[in-house]
Amino acid sequence: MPQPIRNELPRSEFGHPRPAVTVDLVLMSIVNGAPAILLMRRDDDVGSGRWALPGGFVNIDEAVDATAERILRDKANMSGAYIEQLFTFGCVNRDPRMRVITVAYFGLLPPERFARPLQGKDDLELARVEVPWTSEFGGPVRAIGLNGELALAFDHADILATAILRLRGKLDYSPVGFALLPELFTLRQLQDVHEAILGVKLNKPAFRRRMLDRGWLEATGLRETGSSYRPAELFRYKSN
Amino acid sequence: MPQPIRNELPRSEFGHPRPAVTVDLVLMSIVNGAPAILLMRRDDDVGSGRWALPGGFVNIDEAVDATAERILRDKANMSGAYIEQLFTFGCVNRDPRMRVITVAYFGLLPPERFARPLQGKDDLELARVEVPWTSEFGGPVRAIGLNGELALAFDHADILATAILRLRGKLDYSPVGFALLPELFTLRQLQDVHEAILGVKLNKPAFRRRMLDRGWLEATGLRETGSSYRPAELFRYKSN
DNA sequence: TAACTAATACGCATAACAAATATAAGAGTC
DNA sequence: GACTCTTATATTTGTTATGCGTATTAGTTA
Repeated sequence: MPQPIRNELPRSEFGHPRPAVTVDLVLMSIVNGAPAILLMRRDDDVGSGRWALPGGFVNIDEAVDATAERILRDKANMSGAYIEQLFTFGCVNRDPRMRVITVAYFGLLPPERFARPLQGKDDLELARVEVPWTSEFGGPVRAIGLNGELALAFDHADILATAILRLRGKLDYSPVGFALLPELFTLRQLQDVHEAILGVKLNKPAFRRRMLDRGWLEATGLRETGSSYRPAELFRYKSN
Repeated sequence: MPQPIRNELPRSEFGHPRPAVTVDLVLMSIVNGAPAILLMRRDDDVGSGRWALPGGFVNIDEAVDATAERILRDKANMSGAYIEQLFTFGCVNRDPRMRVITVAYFGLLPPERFARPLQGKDDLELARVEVPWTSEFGGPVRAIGLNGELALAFDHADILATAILRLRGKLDYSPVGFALLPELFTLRQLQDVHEAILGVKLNKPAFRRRMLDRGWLEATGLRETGSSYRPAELFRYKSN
């Protein structure tokens, strides 16, 4: 591992100890009509038995955005997620071992992309997020795994709540929601995603009109198959 | 200066050199109908003659939010600003001297609060920000001082553009605009603030109605004085 | 009275909500 | 295979609410 800048570090490196900088990734999807996130079990000295967001240190020669990409690839075994910086958590006692400032990112993927990376890994779990509030101010959230609630490490519950808040705020005026769907999807699927994130039921014709008027949807002419009722039309996300 | 955690730093401290972490502050106001920010002239080895946002290193025992408060107090000689985290800039070559990750904050104050802190300090200037775009994607901005354009150090032009974008986005649905006004203000003053930030003219009755419907305004019954026309009513910001 | 700006009233366009209707497919029955 | 039932998509319609722009009125100074 090269350390090209190490020798040129100014006096402040030794006069002032530096906080460690990490990236934590809120890797989200919609599963069974509810938001879900990827958690890793910690079996180290500190958060033993607790569950944490995938994360890691920022290397000296690595952009923070690149750290987020690396964690997605190496820790979560995934790729191609929509990734966006969320917030930087800089309290003093976040981690009892040392001073750590973490730059939180959130990443969005359609649920079917989680199946393979989780296969055979019992230290990874896609936990349902229970959001008991609808306000714009947030509050604590709970992560529910296959065997009940998962205790979250550090301030990761706060990070999670911040991610939900941000997503709710952006959903209606930005196309982030499409990152949670496969390439082809029906309007009902899109509405399900919105309802799962917002935690409220939406009016169908109004939702349909709003989405079509945004200019984000491209009709494919194709229809869904296998349903025992009138098949819905398949759409594709069209940037611009 | 105490270094309580220094001796307990894990092996990674020596195996992996850490980036430095700073806070940069976009201290904003509205002056003569245009956004303005506080800039400091750099006379060090690097950005000599260039102008930079007030900023500084995050101490090892100091929350990042607290660093922002300290910079407001010690570098900008101000207090009581509305401060909010903006974005973290983590590219590798932001600063040619060393690897620096900066957490940018923006702070808002009414313009009259800048007069005293700037008195007699010729290394501080309240520069007008020229924003040549109206889109939601941004682009370069220019800082205009008393003697023409001020060359900005590092990536501070990007930070500035990000601040403008964020402010534009939040202005209509959050009460941030009130932080740019004195305690008592007229609806015209409030509209001027919005128009300056958004860079567009707004319809007066519609703006008035929107603001009153938000429930943010408390009518005082007082009137402005000194005007040679019908005096406008003075309002106060009412949270909730 | 003139000039100026604050504040309000009116009319129009747009969008949301709710209910009702038409549409397309599969499943079951005879 | 023809018919009906079921289900959810897709569309239509009418009502209500929201929001914007223009026009008008109100209030103060000179």
